[in-house]
Amino acid sequence: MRKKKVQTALLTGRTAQGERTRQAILEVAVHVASAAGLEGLTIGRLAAKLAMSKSGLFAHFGSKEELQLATIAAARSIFIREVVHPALKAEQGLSRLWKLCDIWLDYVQREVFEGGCFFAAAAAEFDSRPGVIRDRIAEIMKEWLGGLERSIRESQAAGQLQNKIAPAQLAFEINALEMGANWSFQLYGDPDAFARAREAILQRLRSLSTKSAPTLALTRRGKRRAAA
Amino acid sequence: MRKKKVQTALLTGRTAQGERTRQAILEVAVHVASAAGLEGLTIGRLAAKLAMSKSGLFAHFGSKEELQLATIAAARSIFIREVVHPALKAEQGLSRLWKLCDIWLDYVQREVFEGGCFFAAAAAEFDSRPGVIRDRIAEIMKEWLGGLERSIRESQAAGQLQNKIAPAQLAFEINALEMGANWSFQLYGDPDAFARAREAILQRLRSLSTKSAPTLALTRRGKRRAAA
DNA sequence: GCGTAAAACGAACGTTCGTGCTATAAAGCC
DNA sequence: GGCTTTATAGCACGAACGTTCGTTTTACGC
Repeated sequence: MRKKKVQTALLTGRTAQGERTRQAILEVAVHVASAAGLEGLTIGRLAAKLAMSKSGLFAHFGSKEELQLATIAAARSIFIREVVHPALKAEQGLSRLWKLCDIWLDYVQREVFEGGCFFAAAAAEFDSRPGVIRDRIAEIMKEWLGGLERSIRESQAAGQLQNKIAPAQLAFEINALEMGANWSFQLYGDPDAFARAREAILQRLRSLSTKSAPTLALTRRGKRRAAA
Repeated sequence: MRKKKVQTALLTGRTAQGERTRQAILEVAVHVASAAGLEGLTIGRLAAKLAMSKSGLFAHFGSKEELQLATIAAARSIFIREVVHPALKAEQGLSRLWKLCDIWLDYVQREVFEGGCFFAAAAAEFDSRPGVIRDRIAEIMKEWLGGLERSIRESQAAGQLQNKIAPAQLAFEINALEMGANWSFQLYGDPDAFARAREAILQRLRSLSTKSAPTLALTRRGKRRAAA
């Protein structure tokens, strides 16, 4: 039962070079996984796509599961950078809530990930497979739903949104419409899906807003794309 | 280039016994596929679960793709039996439209398929993989969306639903909310998801119905489950 | 109940999967 | 510049995949 000799990058400190390679791997992994799934993300194919050896790539993670977890973490960072942070620039309340929805749809349409929403794909893939991966995905999706809920509560606290709607209920509806657009776009390549989701969400938000609510409207983004 | 001797069930006529086995295989396949995915549906595991040999099972289909297509066809039959036919018992118009939604949610909640809606799972799995499988899934989903649309148009023609809403738009919204409930139930096991979807759909339908529309309400089904 | 055709089997094929070893090349510190 | 640590490669493994083959068992029409 002797300790094994420390040999891989994984078990030791990291070097600038090692970290660079790792990032390069994850950048590709994230796109492959969003399209082919976290299971379809095979080490061999990933290595080939990066022109490196299986074992060399493997050493950075130590196991497939660790690679998957690292890929999920990388995808989460991208999501935060591309969706969450931009939306936080809108002022708290209904404006921000709408911006969260609007930018999310744009994030799918812009194909930030090749296979649409990374987490929608991963959730569908792992929802029947208990384990660390599934738990992590569920956690991240809860973060997102929680963020929506908070923004809804803030809108209510600001007197811009009626109190009769339960935040969890509205968050569910918004999320469902967003995922519906993602689903429709992935399966049919139908870009109208985004306009439909925007229309549905806008209609719902307007029907629930108060007289002191800001005016919600399609952004340049939404309109330009709807016109196409 | 002589013709091979005819040897497999696939290439020859079928016997009662062969057909029975085939059905038994598909009955299991449909559940495995809904949970593990159409790719996770491996011939070896399926054979083990049925206590038969890989080759014996394989001979019924001739290829994995054929097995997948047969599984999809079997799932479609079950869906029609469990959702479409029951809903057609309601009278045409808004009642039927609501019943379509209600029964669909029930079909997921009753776990007609182990992994939730078979087609939602299959669509997510194959949406980035062009081929026969993907095409067939897309076709079947179009059937369903088309059915919703038709029911919406019938409701409008009967003067029960306002004309200002485009049928495709409402069908999109309903489908999204349903899939959202399925998604939430699969990932979190949260049974409240169904109540939320019912509430959202009911709210939407009521907001769009005319004075001559029938009263829509939660059925025994919906209420009992919401109370739990 | 016999003869034939269908159904099921067991073993093996070539791949690809994830994962170990061991050796070499590169990087980073003193 | 030499030494240690890290990064990558090469090779092999056992398992599982879909598929094929030849054989054996079972079902069914006459």
